[in-house]
Amino acid sequence: MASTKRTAPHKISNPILQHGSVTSYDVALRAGVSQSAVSRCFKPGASASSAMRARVMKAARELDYTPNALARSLITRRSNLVAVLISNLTNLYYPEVLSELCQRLEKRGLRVLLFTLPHEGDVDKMIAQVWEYQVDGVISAARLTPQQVAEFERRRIPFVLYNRTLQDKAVNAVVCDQIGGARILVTRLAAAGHKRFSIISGPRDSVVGQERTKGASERIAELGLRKPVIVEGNYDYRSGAQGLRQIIRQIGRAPDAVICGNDLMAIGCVDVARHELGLEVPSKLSVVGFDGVEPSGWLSYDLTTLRQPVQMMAQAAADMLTGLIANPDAAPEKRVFSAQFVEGGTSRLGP
Amino acid sequence: MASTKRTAPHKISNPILQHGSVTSYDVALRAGVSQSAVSRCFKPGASASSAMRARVMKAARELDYTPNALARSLITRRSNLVAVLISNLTNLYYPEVLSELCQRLEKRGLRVLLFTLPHEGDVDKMIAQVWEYQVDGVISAARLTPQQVAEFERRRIPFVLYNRTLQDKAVNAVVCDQIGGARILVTRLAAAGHKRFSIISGPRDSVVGQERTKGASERIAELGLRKPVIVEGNYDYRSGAQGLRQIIRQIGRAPDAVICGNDLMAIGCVDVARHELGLEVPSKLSVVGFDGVEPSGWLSYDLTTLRQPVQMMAQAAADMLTGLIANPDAAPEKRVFSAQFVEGGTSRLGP
DNA sequence: TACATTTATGCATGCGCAGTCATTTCTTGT
DNA sequence: ACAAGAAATGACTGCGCATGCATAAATGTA
Repeated sequence: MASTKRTAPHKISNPILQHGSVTSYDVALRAGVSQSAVSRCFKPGASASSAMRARVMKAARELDYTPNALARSLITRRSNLVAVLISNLTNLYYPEVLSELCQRLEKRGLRVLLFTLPHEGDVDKMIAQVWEYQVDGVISAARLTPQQVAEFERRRIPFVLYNRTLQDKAVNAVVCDQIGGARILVTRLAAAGHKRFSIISGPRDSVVGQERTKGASERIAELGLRKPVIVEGNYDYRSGAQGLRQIIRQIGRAPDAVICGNDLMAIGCVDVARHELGLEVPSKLSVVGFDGVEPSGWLSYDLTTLRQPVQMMAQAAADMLTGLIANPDAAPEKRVFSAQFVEGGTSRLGP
Repeated sequence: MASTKRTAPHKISNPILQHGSVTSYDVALRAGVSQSAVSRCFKPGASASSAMRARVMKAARELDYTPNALARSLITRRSNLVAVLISNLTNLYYPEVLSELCQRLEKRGLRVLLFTLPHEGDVDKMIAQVWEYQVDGVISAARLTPQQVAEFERRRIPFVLYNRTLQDKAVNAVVCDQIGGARILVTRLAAAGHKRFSIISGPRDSVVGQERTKGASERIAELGLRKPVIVEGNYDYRSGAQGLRQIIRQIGRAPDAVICGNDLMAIGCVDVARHELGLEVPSKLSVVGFDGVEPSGWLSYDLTTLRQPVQMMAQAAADMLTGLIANPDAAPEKRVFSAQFVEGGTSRLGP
């Protein structure tokens, strides 16, 4: 029946797809060539006559053949899969990052395997899945323990941290200069006459949040201004709102300016000031944020903020990862971007 | 050297990981058992003595063995991969959906392979990648052509459409009753005395948008009110803002109420009314939206909207897909959820 | 025309694992 | 104590594909 003798007694293929199991053997059979030939026809740059290539492609089309990326990966040891780790997509900042990353990686032929890390729950178990799928690399925009990062290294899997670094270890990372940004914010506000600052910080375990708080506090101290009241938020709208209430309760009046750990909290802060406390923003209270998420530009807010160059950063992360995949032994690199100061209408700024 | 005779002359494994290539053979060797035994130890419910299981697990731990999901998939014909197709993550509504889907699917042991479809660009080529990765199923929250959907069927790949259906074909889908929701909006607004309606619709190729517009228009007609002016938006903030300007230019004055195809446009509409046109909302103009995204609840907006039960819908989609994977021949099912009317402060509603 | 190169093609093999089958070992009941 | 059944284990095969190697065909050179 089958003309070519084959080691594997492959079932005669049926043009009606079942289980999507049209293999390169089937195509080879139909085109009257060897399986290797089919494989080569699907590999750009492989040596194959145009006549054969045409015959093979025709057969492939007729049979609706699709190469099996999983089987291919088994041989080539390249899955073209990249794990993207993200904490919580509800943060508003991350969807933008994810979207950019996805686009950039796709352009390089890499697919995104998404891991949304739950705040509770076993993160390690999730990460184990990353290994199982033989991803070629990892981009993490999630909070990871140093142990977890060390695991990446031990497994020699290229990885890039997004907006995160480790203090005691050199890792590949794309970050934004939070400290510098925070200093600019304070400098500008102080120059415009703000004296009493408060801070609604990010959660304790957020390095980015720590840096923002640190940068702001330092600059405030440098300028000889009173030490700011700091309350802790968790990056969402509600905690920004709650943060302002707490500050006012704590110091008995409104500060001149509130520096919020991100835009979402700044928005919550503005809203509660205007709509609950009757505190005019910016005339009675200046509010600033970080990130430059889309809503920060909405007319109702027009937030003064530090916009992160998300597109450039995503591009850089994708570039860096592809570079690492090509050359895993490259020395760790940290690319630091500067945030862009956006003069919005939620703060009184000098001329 | 190697005590057990094996077909494959497997290289003696090295405890220092390279290429993450510790295989079940290595574990078997170390534990003094067969490779099959190792395989079985990693399969829950397989027959293995607890003594062996312990030895194997110990060896596996010592070698940092991780099963290769790709190789496993080759045999089992189950990749545990689900393709999630999403149009644009910047829509604000989709990140929430994606996040929920991801969580639910993960709970069922399924991994998410993310496909963000570019508006321009070759969607078909992207979808081809879906097949290559042998995904067990597809959830699509993206605009697909009927041909593309037909391709899913032809390949017999379980798929669930999220917030989308096909007119002429029964498909598995999780949707929200847009028409009913739109009718409620109009009914309530009309009852409160609104007479002249305008609509900022979704883009022409959005079925959801069409339905919302249709439901609203029909109800307006039924109530004997004047035919609404309809301008087309594309679901983003800017087009909501632009939409209102266009409406007012077109009819020379403000309508009583603007029904926006989604919350983002409604927010743009509110902002432009309040901050650019000096039109008080809701006293001079009522604005309503659809979706119930997070910012719709912010104090600055407090939007009147129809909240989609995203969590329930995501849960339903995940359930449906796992059901389909287990039993691919199940008859197509459409699960229709009702949106929840949220009485916000952007519209004058009766008592 | 003969020979050296280059190019094209097929054969065979194995990536890492799961599952089938045969064989061995351990339980039980009487 | 011994047979009959149950449980545990190992040898072997193949999932679908890419690739090294050998061979055949095509092309170039003297």
